[in-house]
Amino acid sequence: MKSYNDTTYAILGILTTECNSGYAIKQFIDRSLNHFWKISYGQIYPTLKLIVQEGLAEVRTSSNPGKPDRNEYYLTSKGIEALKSWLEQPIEQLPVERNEILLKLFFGRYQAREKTVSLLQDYKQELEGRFQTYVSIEQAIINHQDNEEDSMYWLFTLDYGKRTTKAAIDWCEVTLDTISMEGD
Amino acid sequence: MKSYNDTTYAILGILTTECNSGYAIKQFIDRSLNHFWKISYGQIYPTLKLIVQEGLAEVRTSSNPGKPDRNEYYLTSKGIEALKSWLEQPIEQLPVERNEILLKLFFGRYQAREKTVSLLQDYKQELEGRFQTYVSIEQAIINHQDNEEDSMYWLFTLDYGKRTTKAAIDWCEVTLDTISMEGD
DNA sequence: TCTCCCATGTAAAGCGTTACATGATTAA
DNA sequence: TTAATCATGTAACGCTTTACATGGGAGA
Repeated sequence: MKSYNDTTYAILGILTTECNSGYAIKQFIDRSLNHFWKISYGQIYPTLKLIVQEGLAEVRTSSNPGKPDRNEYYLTSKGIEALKSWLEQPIEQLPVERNEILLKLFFGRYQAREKTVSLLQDYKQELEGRFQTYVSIEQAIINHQDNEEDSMYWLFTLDYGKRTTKAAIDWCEVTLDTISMEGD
Repeated sequence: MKSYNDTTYAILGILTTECNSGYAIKQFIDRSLNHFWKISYGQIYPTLKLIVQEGLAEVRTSSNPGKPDRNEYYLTSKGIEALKSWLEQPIEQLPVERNEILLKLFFGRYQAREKTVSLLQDYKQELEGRFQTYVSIEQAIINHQDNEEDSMYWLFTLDYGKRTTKAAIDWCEVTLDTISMEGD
């Protein structure tokens, strides 16, 4: 079976939900999987075109009074098969997650101690904000359980975000302490 | 001051160490900062060319008997200033870390439970391997403290890797447990 | 002899973001 | 009237990987 990039599979996956237009897909991403995957319109529309070309979905244009026309996409059986076969493939290798903070910290000796400290403090604050975002999304999912079947999996991804973010926050604290002690 | 991409600053940073050729830079990256930043030759050589063009480094060709010629790069004061000014700039925004596992898990309801389980088990195993790699590098740094000034910062980055990886491993365990219980 | 290490580089292709272009409706 | 929301799309640019090209020396 022909293979595509992950972004294409992400869109195929979203097309299994009620989101079936480019615009709706973008909204879904920004609300639900923005914490581990984001896609811009510059990718969405060309990818939808590709998906139709490849016979993975069919497009129908719907007109709503008072609203612009929208192109609605519906997965074909071939599209569902493509999604399922991708889901089953094991991950080949853990990707390297680029981290600009670590890159700067790595060369920390070329910087005044207090600059490094404020770098880490800023980072910690950003992480705390991110953690709160995760908590909010989690609550939103728990509160209205429209889609019970999906919600367990969605909560798993949020738990991942919370745990790794928490670990990073802890690391900030420990590192800040260590730097301060060394400085004395 | 003119600004460049992070890869350029990473190379400027490495040029502060004894690594001063394209080949040596690549080795350094693969050994030392591969866990949060990687660069291919396809980037290194063109970037070195740019760095010289911009007057951030000077190049000298050295001939060693029995070895191919190597181009050695030395930072100019302008290069050091560029590095330092980049170090001081605060991070603008936390980037979204793409995670293929989470993307697959998000659409987990379209997959048999046992497939999801083995996906997570594979992932956990990869994470454990990664954790061990971090421990090994950490030991190597602690054992030969050639560069005491740098080593503290290098250990910080490894600690980050260990903590976040540990958090991800814990998450795998909890998630695997939850899935098994739900299945009964 | 063959493989590994040293060493430098280029070209093509893929992926992704950003900025731009268009235009209707609705609510403040 | 002004901003926000709905809605689709393209073009240019930037970053990165991969594959390719070259070639000498050392050790098994």
